[in-house]
Amino acid sequence: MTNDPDEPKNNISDIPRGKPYDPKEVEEKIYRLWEQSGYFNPDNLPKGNGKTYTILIAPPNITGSLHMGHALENTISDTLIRFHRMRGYKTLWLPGTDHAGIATQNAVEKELKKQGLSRHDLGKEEFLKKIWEWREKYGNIILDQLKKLGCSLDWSRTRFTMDKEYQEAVRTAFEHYQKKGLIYQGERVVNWCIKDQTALSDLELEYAEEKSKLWYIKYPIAKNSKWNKFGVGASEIRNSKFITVATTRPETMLGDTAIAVNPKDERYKALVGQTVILPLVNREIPIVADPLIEIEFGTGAVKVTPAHDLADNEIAFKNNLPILKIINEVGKIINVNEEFDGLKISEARAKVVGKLKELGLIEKEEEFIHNVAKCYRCNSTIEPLPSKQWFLKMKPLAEKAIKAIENGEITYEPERWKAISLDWLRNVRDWCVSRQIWWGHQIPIENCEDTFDTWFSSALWPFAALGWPQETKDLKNFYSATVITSARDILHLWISRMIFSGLEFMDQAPFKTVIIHATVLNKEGKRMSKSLGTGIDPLELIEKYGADATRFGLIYQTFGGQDIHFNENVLMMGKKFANKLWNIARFVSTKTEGNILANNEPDLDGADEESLALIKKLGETIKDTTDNLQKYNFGEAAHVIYDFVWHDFADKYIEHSKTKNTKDVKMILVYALTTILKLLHPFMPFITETIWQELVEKNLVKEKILIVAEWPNQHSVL
RNA sequence: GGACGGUUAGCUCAGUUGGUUAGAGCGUUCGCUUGACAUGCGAAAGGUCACAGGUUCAAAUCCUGUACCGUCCACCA
Repeated sequence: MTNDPDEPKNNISDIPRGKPYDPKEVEEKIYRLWEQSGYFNPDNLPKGNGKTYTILIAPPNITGSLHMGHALENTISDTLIRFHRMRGYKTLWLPGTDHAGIATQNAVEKELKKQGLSRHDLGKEEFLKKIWEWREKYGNIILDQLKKLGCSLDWSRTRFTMDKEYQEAVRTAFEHYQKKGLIYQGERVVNWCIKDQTALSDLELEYAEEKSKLWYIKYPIAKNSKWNKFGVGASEIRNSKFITVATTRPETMLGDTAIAVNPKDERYKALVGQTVILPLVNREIPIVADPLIEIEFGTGAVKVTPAHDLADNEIAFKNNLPILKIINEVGKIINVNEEFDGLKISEARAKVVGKLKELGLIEKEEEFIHNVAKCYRCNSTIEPLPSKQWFLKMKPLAEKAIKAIENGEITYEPERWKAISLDWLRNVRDWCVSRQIWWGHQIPIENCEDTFDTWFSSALWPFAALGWPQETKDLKNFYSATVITSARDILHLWISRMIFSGLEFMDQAPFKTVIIHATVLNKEGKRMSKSLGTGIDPLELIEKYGADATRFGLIYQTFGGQDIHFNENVLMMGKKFANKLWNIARFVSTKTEGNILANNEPDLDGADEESLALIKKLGETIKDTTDNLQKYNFGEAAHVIYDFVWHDFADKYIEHSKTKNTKDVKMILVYALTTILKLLHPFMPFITETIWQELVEKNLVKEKILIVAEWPNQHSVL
């Protein structure tokens, strides 16, 4: 360098540089190489240790596209599958998609709507044909997206939860339950979605806070009133005594069959057993006592509408009250009188409030924030109403699941989800398994038009996907799975139901370990939501940073299910790391070209201090990576390798190697690099395989493909 | 209402059973064509570990309480 100020300073851009690693050039090619190798299919794997290792995928909905949750979940699964494949297990990760009843029906209906058609215009048969067409066209998009992520799924075994064999599984399962007397039909208050025209289970609801009003309504007490069943005029009202109730849904008073108060409530003790006249309809209904009623809330007295409220229904059951259905399946008033019948719920509410006001029976109105149940698919307000549905008795099934979880047959990772699962199973209610939608498995009962809850078929996935009820080889070899990775929001909806189903039909839990992974939140700590536009598309990230960097970035942040505040910086780190590795490989292969026998372990006799230190550290890294992966400490494992590669190998040893040209040093360089590629392969499969293939060409390694190369053993270097 | 998780550098997060000067990546500042890498190399600044008590020779770590953020369960009329 010169100090002459006139001498132009070297500009960085003038310096010839190596081309950075470009994932786009290699990822597709490498994925094809793997597919051609056949090693995604366990039947083609080398003999190995003779053990099998199965992971269950959560079959994505055919309506879906990959989101960050999928990306994390499947990265974790693929990391485990690749790790075990290299360790000599016959690994099976079976792909599939879920028919997703309501979601798919809605998606196709939406498309029809664009042409001004409804599903009723087409009729059931035509409509179902349309859905199948739609499924052919779009149903595999999400699986292709998993390929982009590098997931090593056995595509030859791909299943769909509505394919023929699967329908047989569903039928067999139902008939089994029926034979055991666990199926019954009942007229029960169910969660009814007026838009989708179907019943929903408790788990299919979401609650949203809505601003509403709390109306205080005065009901005249019969004994102390001039009221009678013919109604009253203004003078009678003045002379009456009342009991006041608070409600957010005044229109449901048309279906009231009682007033309830807490038995300990001194204010109302004398009134229990008396009757009131229900205004507007002038029915006489009793005042009953029930401990469910909170003394503090509202007036402490509650109107009881057993047909349209689950809690009220319980009170009615205990007190033998009649159940009067006044709202029908399309959300209109029925069974009241000419004045109200046929009105929509909102119209009825306005009319009831108006008339009560005229009569002077509204004591007051308060602003009130109310938690309203919504359909988890279409977000319409749920209307509880009595309906004939099919139920599965849960108690005997839940008991089996509870036992298996309690005795450790199934473990949870992190462990805290165990208690949460047990809690749900211990308090579970019977499962309403019938739905009134068209797209789904038919309930195999004569003249029954109903379909099954999608989760009924999903619950059978761990064995139905392997061919059950046929006694297939796959079922024998690959049931049950070692691991399932899942988001926590389907812990009960899916995981718990798979557990009791597996125990019931296979006499064995469907998996050993449940990994509940982090929820990927946005930077503000809020849930990513497609509808709110706050989601990040993982495919865009793959495009920008490469699949390896995306995977590594996600895994690098995965510590014990702790939620991830997603930050793109981490992916940049992953991308830089990939580039670093690329350059390390370039350096090593240039330096050692033609000099090294393939795959030889270095001879450490007479090795220098730096070499010994590196080899020692490498041994520790192998051990720590292996241990951490076995304990599902994904983040730690990624950190361990990252630190070794960058700071021990590149910063120290490669720099050291520049001062020495001995054969020993060269052998150690190759040995360390190949070991690193193996350790890193489950995390960053594309770049490691790409480099590996170059080493194969240069005759620096013996094993022809990294995906089934042997996982390094720390003892060989210690 | 019940349960659980979190709070550590400007940002996103590690910190295993309590034990020297609490770490990483990104960002910031300074220097750098160094045998692969400027997506790099070398250095530096930056922390009352949410708060208040307690246990201990010793606390980010264990205990109690408080505050705030978040999740799940229950659905309160």
